[in-house]
Amino acid sequence: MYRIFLNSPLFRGLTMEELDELFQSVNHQIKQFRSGELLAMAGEDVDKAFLLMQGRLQGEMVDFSGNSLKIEELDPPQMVAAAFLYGPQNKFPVFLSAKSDGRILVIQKKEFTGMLSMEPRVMVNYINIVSGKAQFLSGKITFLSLKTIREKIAYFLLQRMKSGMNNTINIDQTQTNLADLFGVTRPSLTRTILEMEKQGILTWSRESILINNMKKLNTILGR
Amino acid sequence: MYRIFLNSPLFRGLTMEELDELFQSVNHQIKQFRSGELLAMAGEDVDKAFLLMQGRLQGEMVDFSGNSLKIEELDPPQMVAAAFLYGPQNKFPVFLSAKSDGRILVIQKKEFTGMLSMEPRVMVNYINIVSGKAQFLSGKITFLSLKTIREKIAYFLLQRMKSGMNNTINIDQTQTNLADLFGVTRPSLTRTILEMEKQGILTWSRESILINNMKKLNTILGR
DNA sequence: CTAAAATTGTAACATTGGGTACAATTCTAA
DNA sequence: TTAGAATTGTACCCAATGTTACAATTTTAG
Repeated sequence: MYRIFLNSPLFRGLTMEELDELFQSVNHQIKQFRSGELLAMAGEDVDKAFLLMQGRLQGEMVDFSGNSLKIEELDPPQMVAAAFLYGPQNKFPVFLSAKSDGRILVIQKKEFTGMLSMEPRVMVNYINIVSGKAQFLSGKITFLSLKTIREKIAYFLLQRMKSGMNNTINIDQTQTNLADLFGVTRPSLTRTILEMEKQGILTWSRESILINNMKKLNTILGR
Repeated sequence: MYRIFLNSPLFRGLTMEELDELFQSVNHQIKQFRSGELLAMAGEDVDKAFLLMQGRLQGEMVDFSGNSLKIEELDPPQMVAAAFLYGPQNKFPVFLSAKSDGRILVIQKKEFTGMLSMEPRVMVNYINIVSGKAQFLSGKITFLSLKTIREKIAYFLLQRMKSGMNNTINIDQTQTNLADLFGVTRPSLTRTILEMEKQGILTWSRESILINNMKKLNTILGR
């Protein structure tokens, strides 16, 4: 029954027995939902913890200016809106709807708090989750702060190179995808890539990118 | 001694006695620092909790592209890098240095974790802090996602109006300040404001802004 | 192998905003 | 009150990117 949570971010480290025991002492309910159902509206209070057990959810952030309403998908055994259960403005940041049938485990905030103080491992896990969100967003902001397309390319490539020792980067993204990720138009991205090629900074082929002049690439980011 | 923490975000809700008691059972040290001292480097592991007791710290994020290294200041009784003590990449995101003499309370992560599970109120407080950071960053991202200056102005004004019922917004910011906040140049901001005035959307005087056409203002954000 | 689809290359033009410089206005302190 | 400082208005030019449209190339499916 709760097996799905066995190695979930929130319960990692607990054995199956401990998990069962935990759920015996924590009030909760399991709710079924149908594909297409609207589970929560943006702005609605978050006073329950939602743990997805089965099915797929989708959060839509109506990101003004019409063009890009961001969609985030959620699969089991993820927790929904983890960073919005506590904190000064605990309201849903997105419209949450179901992409398929499924079921979700619901725990009242008070009970959830009790569970955290009862089981330190879960507490640490939860703090790790929320911290992770903050860190992710922090990185996102760094990226969003980059102003030119050149900078975004440079940052993206340098990130990808951290691990690999040689100066070839494998991506399985099309330029179209990348443009989308960067929030720029595809022709603009292509234009900039070609410029950088002309300047001898890199060679961009379909599957991989070869950095020819690391120094110049770094200079773009002012380092 | 620990009086400074009495109503701090982390310890709010505890009495002076409880606070004293808590610190008796939690290993910690108090470290003095001198003005100018470098307390932590960006990238360094965070394996201790730092609680500022006295003095002022400053975090500098070397925000590439040279021009804008962001500075965040920290005053007692704030916690340092709260969202980076846990989570997948617990490294300092900034260079941390002292702007004045002062002292800071240091708790090893392990001890800190113990304290959280020992005292549920502190645990909830800490989770509130980290969640708050995530929420703040999330809002920041929404703002950073706005592309044009018009959009930023519209968003800014609509935010400020939520509370007030009439269509006048008081700001005590100069355009110079605002331009800085928006990350745009001052003449560009002024230019856009004047455009919006010409289009009958608003009237911008030194102390306050009058919205003349709410509908148009909303349209800018695509709603 | 081949036609359709996807991806990438390219170009002309429009729009937005930065850089800079200076003028006009308003505020502030002596 | 008045000079200097701060703020706001304005103009010109330029760089970066978006918009649109279409061509060239590569991949994929049948």
